[in-house]
Amino acid sequence: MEAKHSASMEDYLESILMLSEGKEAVRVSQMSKALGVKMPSVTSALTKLSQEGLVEHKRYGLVQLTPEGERIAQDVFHRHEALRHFLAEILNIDPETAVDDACKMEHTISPATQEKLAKFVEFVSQPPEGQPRWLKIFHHYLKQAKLPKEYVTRCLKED
Amino acid sequence: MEAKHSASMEDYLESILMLSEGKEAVRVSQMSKALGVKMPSVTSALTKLSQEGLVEHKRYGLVQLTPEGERIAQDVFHRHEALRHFLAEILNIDPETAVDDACKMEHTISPATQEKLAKFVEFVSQPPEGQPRWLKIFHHYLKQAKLPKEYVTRCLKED
DNA sequence: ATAAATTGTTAGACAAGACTAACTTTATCA
DNA sequence: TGATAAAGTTAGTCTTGTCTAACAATTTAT
Repeated sequence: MEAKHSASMEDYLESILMLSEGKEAVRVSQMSKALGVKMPSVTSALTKLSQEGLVEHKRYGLVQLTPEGERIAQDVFHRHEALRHFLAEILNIDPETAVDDACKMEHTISPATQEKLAKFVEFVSQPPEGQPRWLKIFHHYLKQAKLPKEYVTRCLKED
Repeated sequence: MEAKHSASMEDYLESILMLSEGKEAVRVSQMSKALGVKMPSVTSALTKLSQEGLVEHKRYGLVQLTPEGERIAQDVFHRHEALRHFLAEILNIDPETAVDDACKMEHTISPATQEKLAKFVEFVSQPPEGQPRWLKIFHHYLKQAKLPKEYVTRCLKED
């Protein structure tokens, strides 16, 4: 039941989802621009996805996800977001690189990893206000390559 | 100067590095088995890598990395290890899945991400003995989906 | 309402990377 | 030492996914 789809096909599905936010209509030209591929590549992908029942698309017409296609697109997007949040908020990677990396990694991450990554982000955002203390210390460590002395002594005491 | 290599070619290089641990010789058949591809695929890859000056290989002979090839293989391996450690030791993913995921992700991770991931692992292993307290709490959270009350109150106090 | 511009499709080429089948070289061993 | 097995290569096919060039439909604007 769960056919695996290529990174490329996942990208096409995801882009339809992204482009149809708000709007009812998605055009081949929009997808072409968004994905950085030429229109014939989009047409060809849509033909394939259409045969697999993942998109609705008639010649010269609009593009739409089927329920199954949307399910898959959402799944890709969730992987993307789990990664992006982790990279940006925890590893402190600049937002643009975080998005780029997430776009590449979103196709290879396993369900187990996705789930735990999401929980990790959740865990980090859980505390009442702002970032937990240890994360601030880590971000300091990223810049200084050494730990504040107080952290070390505190660990000695508590761990 | 820095030609980018495909995931596939990176895998061939990495496998040579792994298989030559200790041994002086790497055989086509070993690579074939290690990578799960047939021998003609290995031969074909070696021809390409040979032309790029990344491996030493004469017909029916042994396979060896050139200095440049080794540099690249090491780089791939470091990405692999940064990911594997993070997945296994921080996200608490089972070792086998961690390796599988690392193998897939190692080809798409950016230098910035690799570096920060490695620092994160380093940061976590830094404290004198064992895992930091917050990591233990996170691992507990993974199982329970809720935080121990003491963690919350402590955060309120300290953050 | 029709000419021009835009959008989309078709057809065909190409590159990467895998495979099978057939052949060649090297190694083994009786 | 020569027969056979194992290892490696070559040639050719296939799939995926991209592209360009040429054509067709649709939209826009005069």
